[in-house]
Amino acid sequence: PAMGPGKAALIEQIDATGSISAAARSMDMSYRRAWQLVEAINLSFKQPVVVTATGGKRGGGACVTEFGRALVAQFHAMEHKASAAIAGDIAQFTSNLRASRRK
Amino acid sequence: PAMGPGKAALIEQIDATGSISAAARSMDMSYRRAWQLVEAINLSFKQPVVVTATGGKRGGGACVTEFGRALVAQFHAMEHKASAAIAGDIAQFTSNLRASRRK
DNA sequence: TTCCGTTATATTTTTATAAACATAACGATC
DNA sequence: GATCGTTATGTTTATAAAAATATAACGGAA
Repeated sequence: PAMGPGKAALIEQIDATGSISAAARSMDMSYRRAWQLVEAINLSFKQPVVVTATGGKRGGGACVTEFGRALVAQFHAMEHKASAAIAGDIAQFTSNLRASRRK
Repeated sequence: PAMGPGKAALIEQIDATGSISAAARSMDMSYRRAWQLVEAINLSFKQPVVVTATGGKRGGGACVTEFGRALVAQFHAMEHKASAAIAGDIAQFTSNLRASRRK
């Protein structure tokens, strides 16, 4: 899928740190994986979500576009709306689940 | 996860056909996989969702419990509620997606 | 021109998941 | 007790996803 909790968190970390590699480190993720996720994200949407630069004083970096920020905000809004809409059902559903060993 | 669209559909087919193997055939799924899903489902919940019988005139079969039926119904209700709650966002979100080759 | 931290990409290895194949056990019926 | 379609389980193979490893390229700055 084009967006999910993991991708949203990655974008947020890129926004906070200014680079894909720093975001990856902060999430204990390989740079390669983070970069591939960024590529997939950018290919998924009509407009760029993360823009990158190579070389330079600090080696380069990455920025989240305003479009990207809006996208992540909307994703979280959807998470909350969906979660709220079924909170009652989830509570009852969960009460029927067996206590399981290993998450 | 304990429940999802695939598991819900499998339970419904078991209910409709009366056996795991017939349900698997109707879904173009291997019997082994279907059986493993049923096992996982039953282990996930405090009460049985599918009860089975071996041997006998027609070789045996499987039945969905009332609890299982209620579970599937609730799952579909949650699907609809969550979907309705974010339908507007989804429409806008989708409009930002690039037209992609391959599903 | 050498250094640095970053982006970008290729290649290999490992791991996990799914599929495929095979077979045993069950129990009513005949 | 032979037959039948099903449940139940073991074993192997194939496929895909993830991880690990390696290296090139970039472009400011010292």
